[in-house]
Amino acid sequence: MARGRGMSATAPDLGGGEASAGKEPRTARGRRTLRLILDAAAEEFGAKGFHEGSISGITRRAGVALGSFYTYFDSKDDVFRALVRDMSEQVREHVAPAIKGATGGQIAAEQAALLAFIRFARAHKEIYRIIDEAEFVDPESFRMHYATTAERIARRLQAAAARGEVREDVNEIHAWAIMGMNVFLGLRYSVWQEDVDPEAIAQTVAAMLTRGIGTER
Amino acid sequence: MARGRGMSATAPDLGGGEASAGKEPRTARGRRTLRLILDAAAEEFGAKGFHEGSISGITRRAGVALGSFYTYFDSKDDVFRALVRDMSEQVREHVAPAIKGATGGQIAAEQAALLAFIRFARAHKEIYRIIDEAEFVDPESFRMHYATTAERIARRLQAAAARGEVREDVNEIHAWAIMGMNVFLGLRYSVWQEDVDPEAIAQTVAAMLTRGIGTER
DNA sequence: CTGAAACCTGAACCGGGTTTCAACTTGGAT
DNA sequence: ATCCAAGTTGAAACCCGGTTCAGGTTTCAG
Repeated sequence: MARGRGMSATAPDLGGGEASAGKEPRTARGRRTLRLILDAAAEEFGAKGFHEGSISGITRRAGVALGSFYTYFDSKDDVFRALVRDMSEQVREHVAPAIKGATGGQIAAEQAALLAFIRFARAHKEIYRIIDEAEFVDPESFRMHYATTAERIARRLQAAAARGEVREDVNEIHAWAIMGMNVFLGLRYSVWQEDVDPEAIAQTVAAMLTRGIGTER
Repeated sequence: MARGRGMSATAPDLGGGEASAGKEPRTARGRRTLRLILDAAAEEFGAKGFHEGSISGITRRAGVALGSFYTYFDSKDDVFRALVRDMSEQVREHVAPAIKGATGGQIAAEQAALLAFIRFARAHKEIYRIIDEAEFVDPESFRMHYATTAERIARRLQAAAARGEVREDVNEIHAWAIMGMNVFLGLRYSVWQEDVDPEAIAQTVAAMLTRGIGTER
């Protein structure tokens, strides 16, 4: 439930980076246990947050002994770090195809991105707790997550400007503004309350991006 | 440095609500000490976050004994709660006059609001750590802060719509979008790096709100 | 002035969670 | 079949900061 991919014991799911350095599993059994722990950690931290969450809570959810945790991670901070990077990547992986698949100019692409993001957030409300809490537990990853996300938005806006799909003067400020909108709309309409149709939200924002909210021609 | 107001021993600075219930100071000395602790708490939590921050850190910064803390607060959570509410209020108090003073339609007012907010955030970077961390330490206040802020934005947009200053269809979604933009722009250009002129940021956003970023007439 | 209430002090208590570790089990390579 | 590296186990050592409290000091109303 917590992670969309790699629940089966197959699929190495990326080279390394999942466990702490020098603690990568060497057998199938080990990989299975690591996966169990990682999924359980997403549940535990998603439900209780980093500080309220406990290692014993993780291992209990995973159905393994307390000590096994330290076979794969050096510390509590370490799993959390692994988790943040993993979630950040998952968001990107989910939204990217929506952007690629969109037709009708860059603003339509941004609309598709927001729609995909809101849907993803509804299915994975933990991402908010985990990524937000990274600001305190793992500032490095937190910064990286938003910096690279804004960077990607800025790049595609500029490419679109070159194609004449948006104004010439789009820049980093616009990118951060759009990212901020998306994050807060996700918080409000995915995590807090799912009381508005995601399509309507994306539509509203797209209209706002297209022509603003001013009344003059 | 941490709080803009009430550094002097004068000025009761609002009725109560600063200390825990039933622990309000009854003498001038008491009020002075409470103020010392509250300011020190803003520093401590702003610098280290809630969990890394410690009561002894607070009392050390305040220059009072550990036990004195409990003369005014029931627990660590309690100071934090007091702080969050206080910061939330401070933001409002700082931005409100900018909005009131703005001339030239609602979008100009929103521009003034963002400008005031970015400036405030530059002078009080702790607000981000403290309000963001409230999501985990004091969800109630966190929710309240953003819910009421969005509510206020929505209300003034709707009033402006009635005056014909913005489109008729402005709603809660627009309010959350604007709030999200502002928060993230503050994070990026106030807390992370002050590398862009606040006026330029507010101007850019105002232009975006006025006519969007689309190219068509 | 004076006494009681308010306030201050910091050592010690205490609980809870992280991390360690030595003994035990499993699995797959030879 | 055998062996040993990889993996598992959970009790207990360890750490650390929140909270308590009994005794001393300051304030201020009467």
